[in-house]
Order: sequence, then structure tokens, then C-alpha cells
Amino acid sequence: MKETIDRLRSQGGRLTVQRRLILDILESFSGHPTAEEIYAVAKQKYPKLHLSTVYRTIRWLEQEGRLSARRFEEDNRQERFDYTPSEHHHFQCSICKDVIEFESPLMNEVKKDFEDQKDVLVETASLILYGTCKRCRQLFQQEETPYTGK
Amino acid sequence: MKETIDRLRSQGGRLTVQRRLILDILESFSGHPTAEEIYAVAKQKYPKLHLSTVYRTIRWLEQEGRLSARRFEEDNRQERFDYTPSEHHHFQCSICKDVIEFESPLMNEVKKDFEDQKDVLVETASLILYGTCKRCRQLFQQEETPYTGK
DNA sequence: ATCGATGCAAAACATTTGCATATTG
DNA sequence: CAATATGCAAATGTTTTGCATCGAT
Repeated sequence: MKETIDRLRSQGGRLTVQRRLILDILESFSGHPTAEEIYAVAKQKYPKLHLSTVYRTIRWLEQEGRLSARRFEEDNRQERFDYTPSEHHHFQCSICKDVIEFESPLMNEVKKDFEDQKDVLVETASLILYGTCKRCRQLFQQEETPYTGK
Repeated sequence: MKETIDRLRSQGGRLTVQRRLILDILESFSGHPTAEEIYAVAKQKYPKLHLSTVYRTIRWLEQEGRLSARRFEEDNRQERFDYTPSEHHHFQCSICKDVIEFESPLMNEVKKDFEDQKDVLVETASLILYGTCKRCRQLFQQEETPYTGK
């Protein structure tokens, strides 16, 4: 956090109350909030905050490489923001819409494989797996076997 | 194509002039057009076509599983549509924005790996690699070595 | 004091929807 | 003929922008 602030400041950015607040929220938020979600939380602590400031802060962080935008299947109208620094991937359950983050060493093989095949340079990878999570699968199986009372 | 039409028709859909035209365009389009791009081409052959019809046709095909929507880094405001039937992945060059489609048997390993690890069921995977394509890398390297005249 | 950031309102943009009319099967 | 798709216009929802003012360095 301190590190992020220092780095951003050295880039010429100014550390306003609003930005500090939004950074705090991103830091503590588990999952991938939308701009509106960040705004809703931030507004409680700083009521005169405007949604456009949230967007501007997000775009600033994005440019600095501190955050990335994603769209999941669900409600793909709104962007969701991912503040996690290291490369990772996502799984989204098509039923409950929950997202699981994961790392995959195998993905490096996939990248290398493609690089060799097409003579390109791969810098980043964005992978989203879709399927059914453990809980939803179990619930679904129960429904599939209707209760007969016998 | 015929197959697609038959299947769509058996699902209760009606084969209008507009739909046939849009299907034709999707069939012949290389790459991943936006709704506006499809509309622009289609309108030439059928001037009274409306953009909303393009969207409705797209959503219909999407529901029938004949097409899927994607967003690439570049201009992620607009959806792009992918009419290719089999599962495949994408690479986008961050410089020229060109997209290469590819298949990767290794991705099955990635999926299986994750399934076992988290006890979930993976149905589909959406992978986009970002990097620099061969041509752009070569152009870039030339610029990096400035011409001195000596 | 200067330059960048904010709040506000309005614009921009992609996509969707209600409804009367036209077309398909 | 009945049901479904279309064109049009208007609405929706998200993100961006211009501008006057404010605040950080």
C-alpha cells in the first residue's frame, strides 16, 4: 500500500483524500468490485464523492498497471476491477456467479507453446474458466433426484 | 450453413431475409466483427435493415450456441462476435490489434488440473493472450536500433 | 502559486425494448 | 391465419468529458 502510493506519487500523481480512500477500499475488498460498488462504499465515508472521480481514479491506477479491468459472463455490461498484483486467472460458476481466483503454472507452457508455434511474444494471459462450482453441482444433483417420499 | 439454418429452424426460429443475410456475412467474415460492422456490410445489400435487428439476430444465434460474444483489450466497449464453432482461443497483438485464433490441447490439462484441485466442473474456457506479433516485433526492433548513417 | 484533481451536469456510446406493422411458416 | 420478426424511436445503463472551482505540493 505504502509502496503503491510512493510509486504513484513519483509518477507525478497527487494523493488526494478521495484517491487514498479508493485505494483503501480496493485493498480491503475481496473479489472484483464494479465502479458503482466502490462508489457505494466510499460514499459512506466521504459523502460528497462523485462517481466520476471513482472512474478517474480507476483509469489512473489502470494506466499505472496497478489494476486491471475484466468482464465476466454475468452482467457483462459493467466492468469489474481486479486489484490483485500478480498474474492469476479466474473461474466463474455459471449458476451462483461466484468467482474463484487461481494460479496455474501450466499456463506458462501454454504460452510458450504458442510463442514457438507462431513466433510471437506473449506478455500476458487472461483466462476465465466457466463451469459449476462444488456447491452448485451438489445442489443441482439433489434436484435431479426428486424426492418421492418413499 | 445449411446445417445451421436447419438446426435454427427446428428450434422454432423463422428464417427471414435479414437473418439469412446476417448469417451469410458472419460466414464469410474473417475475424471478429462488431454489431456495427455486420450492420454496415448488411445494409449495403438490404438498405432498410435496422441495427436493432442485427442485435436481435446476434442474441438469437448466441442463445442457440452458434456464436459467442468476446471483448478484446482494444475498444472493449463494443462486443465482438465469434462465429467459429469449435472451442478455440485468441491472441491479440497489443500494437496492431490483430487477432490470431488458435487451438491448444494443453488447455485441457489446465482445465483438468483446476477441476481436480477445486472439485469443480469446468465447461468452457475463454483465453486471450496478449503480446506482440511477429511483424510488429520486427518493426519495433528496427526502431530500437536508430539509423546513424555510419 | 501552480498544476493537477474534483464535483457537477451533460454528453457519448453501446445495447435493449415497446409497439405498430410486415412477414413467415 | 397465427405467431414471430422487423423497423423505428425512445429508453436504458455505463462510462466519459468540459468546465469552473478546489486543494496538494
